[in-house]
Amino acid sequence: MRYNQPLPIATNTPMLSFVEENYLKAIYHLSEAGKRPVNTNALAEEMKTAPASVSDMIKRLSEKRMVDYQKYRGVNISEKGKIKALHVIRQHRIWKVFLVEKLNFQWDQLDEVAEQLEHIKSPLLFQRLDEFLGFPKFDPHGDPIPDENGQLIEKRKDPIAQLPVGTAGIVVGVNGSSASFLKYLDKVGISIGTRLQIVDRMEFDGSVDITIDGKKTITISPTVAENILLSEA
Amino acid sequence: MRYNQPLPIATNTPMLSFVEENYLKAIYHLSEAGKRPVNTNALAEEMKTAPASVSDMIKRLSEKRMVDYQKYRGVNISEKGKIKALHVIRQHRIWKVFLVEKLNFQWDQLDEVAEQLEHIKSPLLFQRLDEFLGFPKFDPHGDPIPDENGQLIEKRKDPIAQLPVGTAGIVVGVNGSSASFLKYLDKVGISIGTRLQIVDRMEFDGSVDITIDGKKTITISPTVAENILLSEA
DNA sequence: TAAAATATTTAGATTAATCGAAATAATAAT
DNA sequence: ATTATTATTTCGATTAATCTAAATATTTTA
Ligand SMILES: [Mn+2]
Ligand SMILES: [Mn+2]
Ligand SMILES: [Mn+2]
Ligand SMILES: [Mn+2]
Repeated sequence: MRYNQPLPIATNTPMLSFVEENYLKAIYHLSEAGKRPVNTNALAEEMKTAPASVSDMIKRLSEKRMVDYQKYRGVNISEKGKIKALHVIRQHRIWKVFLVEKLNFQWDQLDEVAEQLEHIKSPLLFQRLDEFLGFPKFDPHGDPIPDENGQLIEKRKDPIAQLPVGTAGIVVGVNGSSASFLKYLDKVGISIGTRLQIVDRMEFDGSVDITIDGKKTITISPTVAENILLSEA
Repeated sequence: MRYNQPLPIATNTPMLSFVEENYLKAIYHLSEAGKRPVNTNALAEEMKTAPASVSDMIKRLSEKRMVDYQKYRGVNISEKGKIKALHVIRQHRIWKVFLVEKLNFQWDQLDEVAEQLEHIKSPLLFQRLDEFLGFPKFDPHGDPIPDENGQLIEKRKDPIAQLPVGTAGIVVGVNGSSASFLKYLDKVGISIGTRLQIVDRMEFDGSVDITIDGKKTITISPTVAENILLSEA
């Protein structure tokens, strides 16, 4: 029985520690998927560590070819690093689906647990979990779940407020997550996956009539329309 | 967003690292629930580390009052340590139930993943998971799951070979877990939870006739009878 | 373009977890 | 009761991850 921490698993991508995985994920996000370099201080703030610690860690990740780095120039995620980051992000989002759909977690309780679960090393576990959840494509916040190869099906998601009358779509997320807003959504019967159609828009204030799942039609305020995200289904 | 490892949670029992949790669990098991002291070398073998590392770790656990320790005298788990160990064991076994019941894991794939999952820090997660699984009392190997307070409902489990003719019971586990044995059980339709009745025993070799779920009756070899564990239902 | 401000890296420590080798204690054998 | 064997601990190192303070580089501003 192997009790201790670092289980060697795959070796094409070297095994990373939890901490390294967290850094990579942060670099991926702060760089907007690798589009721009990330500053030491920005990373330090995101990771809540001292800039000196970030310098050390960046060197380590650079030796492992997870990032490209020239000092004082900021850090860029590498291809290998991106794949690894997307793996962790995939696992993070799959767990979130599980926590919400199966364990009825509130949206604000998700991250603390998903931050831990995302680091479990077991390809089999994630295959099975994915299957158990019906191969979800989006997490409960409407963020897309990368596939096993790190492919992101970036489906656009737009607030109702910005879509023309007549548009139908699936709710894939919300902006913000105040308890009262979520309670409201719950009350009117809207959740992730709900199909909505925009049937009218009041010009004078921007409030919108929507049909929920083809059944009932309600009017939502411009604020609500701004905060419900639809994907063009 | 808190990315990094040691999340401070409850503080009556101090937060332990994964490694410390694994040591405590090993001490608990090797001491047979605290009945006898555990030798340094035995622990080193169980943990697959050098005895020198064990000496170090024992001192650490002793400072945290998780064990009682006098050098050269072996280590005894403390009350606090026992509670902590039972928490980890609870979480380990709950995850195993999940992996088997929900994700269709094979028995031999369980430990590697459960060894990781057992260290997730989130009381809410385990409450919900427990509920989701219907508050199971035994794990897939038939081992009892301690409750939140560390109480173990020790139900006896006996091999078929040691039970009298006429006894009925639930399969709560098996001894060993060779792939071929598990395949055999699968073939004849026996798994955890299956109800068996002992209908006859051949005196000359100890093979046994059993009725499976009140449906079909088969004959099992003395070896098989030795390795299927029943609980008096 | 030189000084000031800001960003980043280096230097030097610390803590957890590990190891091998050497020292020491406990136990078993003669 | 010595001696030999075995078990355990101590010693001194190593690696990952962190920190503070000091040094250095870059960028901004005057
Ligand atoms: Mn350094
Ligand atoms: Mn994380
Ligand atoms: Mn030491
Ligand atoms: Mn473990």
